[in-house]
Amino acid sequence: MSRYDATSVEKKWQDAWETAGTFAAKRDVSKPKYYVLEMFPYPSGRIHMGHVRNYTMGDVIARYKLATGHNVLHPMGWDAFGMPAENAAMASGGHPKDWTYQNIADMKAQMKPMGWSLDWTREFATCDPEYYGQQQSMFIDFLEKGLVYRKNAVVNWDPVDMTVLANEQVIDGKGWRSGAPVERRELTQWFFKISDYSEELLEAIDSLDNWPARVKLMQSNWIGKSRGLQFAFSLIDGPDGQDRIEVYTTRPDTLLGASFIGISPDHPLARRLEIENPDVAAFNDECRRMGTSEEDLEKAEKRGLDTGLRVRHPFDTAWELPVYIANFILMDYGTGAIFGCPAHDQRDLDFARKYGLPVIDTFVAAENGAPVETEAFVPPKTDVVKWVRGFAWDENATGEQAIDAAIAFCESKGVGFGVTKYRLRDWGLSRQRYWGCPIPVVHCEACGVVPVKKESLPIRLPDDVTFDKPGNPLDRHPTWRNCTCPVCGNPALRETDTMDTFVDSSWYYARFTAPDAETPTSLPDADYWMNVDQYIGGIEHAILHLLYSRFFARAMHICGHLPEKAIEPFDALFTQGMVTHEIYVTRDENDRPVYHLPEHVEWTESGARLGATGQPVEVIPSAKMSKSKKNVVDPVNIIRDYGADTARWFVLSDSPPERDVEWTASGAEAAFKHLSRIWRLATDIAAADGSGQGDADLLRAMHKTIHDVTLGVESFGFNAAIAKLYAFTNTLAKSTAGAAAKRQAMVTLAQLMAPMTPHLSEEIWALLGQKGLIAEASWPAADPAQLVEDSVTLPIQVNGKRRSEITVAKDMPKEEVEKLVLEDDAVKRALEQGALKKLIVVPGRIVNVVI
RNA sequence: GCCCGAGUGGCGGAAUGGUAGACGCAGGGGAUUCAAAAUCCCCCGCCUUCACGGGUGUGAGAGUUCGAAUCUCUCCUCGGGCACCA
Repeated sequence: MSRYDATSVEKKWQDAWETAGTFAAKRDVSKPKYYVLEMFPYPSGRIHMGHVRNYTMGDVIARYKLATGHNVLHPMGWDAFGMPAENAAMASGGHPKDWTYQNIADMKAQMKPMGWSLDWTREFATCDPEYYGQQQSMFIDFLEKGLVYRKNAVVNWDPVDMTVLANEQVIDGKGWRSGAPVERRELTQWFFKISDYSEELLEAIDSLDNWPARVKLMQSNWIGKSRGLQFAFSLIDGPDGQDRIEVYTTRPDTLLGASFIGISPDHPLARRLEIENPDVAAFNDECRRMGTSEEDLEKAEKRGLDTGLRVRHPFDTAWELPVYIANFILMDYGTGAIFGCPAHDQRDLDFARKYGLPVIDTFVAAENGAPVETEAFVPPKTDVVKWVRGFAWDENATGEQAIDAAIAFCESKGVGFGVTKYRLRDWGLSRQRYWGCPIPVVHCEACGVVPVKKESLPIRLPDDVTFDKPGNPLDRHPTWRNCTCPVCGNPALRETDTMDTFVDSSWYYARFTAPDAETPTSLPDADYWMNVDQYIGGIEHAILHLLYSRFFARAMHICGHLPEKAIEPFDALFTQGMVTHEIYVTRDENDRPVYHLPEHVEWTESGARLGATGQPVEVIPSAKMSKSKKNVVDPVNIIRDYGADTARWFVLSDSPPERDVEWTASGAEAAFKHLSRIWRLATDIAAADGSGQGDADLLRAMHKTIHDVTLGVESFGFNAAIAKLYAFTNTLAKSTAGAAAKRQAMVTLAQLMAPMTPHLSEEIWALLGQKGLIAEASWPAADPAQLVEDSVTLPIQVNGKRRSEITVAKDMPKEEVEKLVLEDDAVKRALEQGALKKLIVVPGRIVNVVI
């Protein structure tokens, strides 16, 4: 018996596929096309189990589609711009470009042995000038179409390092390197007008039939359409004659429960007041020291400052309300000002209690309604409530009815107007960093902000930069920054902001259809290959990446780079669960966390310790594997010890694909043993001859397995499909059938396993004398006649509890089943305890005797 | 804080209104072996029973149903996202 040597076998078949060009995609209108895409990786330098899981799932689909007669496109590339490359350059010298391309080479070398059916001829990295030059070209197109503009926006500013920080780099309000308290600073930045498409992006969600419902729900909520009332409070004695504060509210029905006005610290009025009021200036300063993320604002203690200003209530001009500056109000949403109704909003209630403001009920529960004390009364808008301070509707009405009536009433009185607003904000794409796609504009004193000419693209990143000083090296680059104006030819300054890396990943799927085109896309290729038939990636991209891609595809269509059918670029989406792992952490002298790789941690009787120093390690429960937390596991070791097929089989078998999987070492050994067993079984069968008993049973089981596995693969039930393959392997191993039947069963088993364990399957295919490559063979078909069972076992329940069972012909009429059931001993015994109330027979399923 | 998910034996999980625990891991027993490894066979939720069987059981609590892991509501725990991590 020959031993299965994964390393040499796998290399052999990978070479065979490459020689045959099995996975190089070419346009071919004679076959249905199938574009399968997994989210491309960031080139960290090492592949991890998350990649293995993601790309193996896509590979199963790609190989299955190839076997079912499709022309498959299955490309791979690199999401190669981003902060880690600059961080590496700062930490250890070197250049982001060298670091990135070296990582790509390293990672590709780790990916190749996995045997994924990728078309490497289409590979590109987003940091290739050929790619980002086309992106710059599209930026100029977008500019012409009015899809890009500039406005002020706040960033996290590290006053010691004099640099802009990402949210991730702000830890407890302090810069991650300097430890200095972070400030909010306003900069002029570039934005995509995604908000113009709020309604369209929202409506089109309905057409995404093959997207997970939860992703669609998350996107809907993110876009956040709301109907409300916009109106103004008149301001008493405002500065510079300012006489009104514009407010947007989704609950105009609670207008008579207002007790204060809140404005954002960034509101123009707040900014005006801080000029001469030191208290306001101090308070605003403090607010500006908070992080810029919504999470930071929402989690922070709700605080406010009474400006001393008062406004009049629109329905009662004698009623004056105080104006507070409040730290939880976003300038970016609505008008940057709200009215607070403490009785019906918990945040407003907390605020009112803290500052001694009145709590005015506008409605109470329809039955036993009591005034609000410590908890705001916030029933669903569809509940009928009893109105105690309503206007323009009945005493008993739902929130929805009251809101509609309030808007109509206010409009009729000339107090504001109904408006629809969206939570979705424009996409800020400016980054004050080097390692990104340069924004192709120049700043000219005479001509203003002007795009560069397309013939001078790509605007390449200069190579001669250093990272010994914080901040953006482009800002201080002597020759790169200075240029001439493309309009007037006078000296001008290049834009030094680069693009958000989400821009890079918002159109790579389109570029894969023609990676060498002289324009961003080639329409005949885009038309043939688009849309992506199956997109696969992590749930963590449910909102931003996918929403930005949907917007970008529309913008590309407007500029003629994609056909109209591609404005929703992903026909089907599958969000795989993440691979998680425990996190190991110690603290440095400043009590900041220091993370450690699992391979550096040892388990002793007294707990987890660092292998090198014996220092105790705090173990944090499993979370998403991430480079920054170092809770990553290296699949290269599994490939080395067991081979790629084992790694592939293992990541597919252990968990349902949409769910998180915690990485464990034990499964790998089991997968390897099973594949070895199949190889032994195949060699035994190859050597056997003669006839036996039970051929029909074996073939029946085989057809059932074809059916189940096909269904499993098509519905992303990979773990369930693998369980069926285990079961069929057991059946085959125990079968006493003749050699011919066993060979047929073994060949079929190899084919059904081929999308998952392609190398082993090729080896078995060849061993059993099949012609050509299994990768190019047609998927086996289940014979429907073999799937029909002639008899069925029905469980018999008594009052919902299983008590017995009967085996009957599949098509036995209900009446006969009932007769048999009543003769059953367990049923007879039960009937002695009480009279028969009901007899439920679900044909082919179950019988329930109700007593 | 807000939005979205998930929770089933010792462990990963199966079952999407119809026999809860398929399949795998770990564990126990046996065969083979001088012995071991490897391999093969059997057992395996918990309580109770010599056994047959009975009771109980899908994070907690309620509800709908002849029947609920599955549907509804409330709560708890864990995870993802929150616009400059990718």
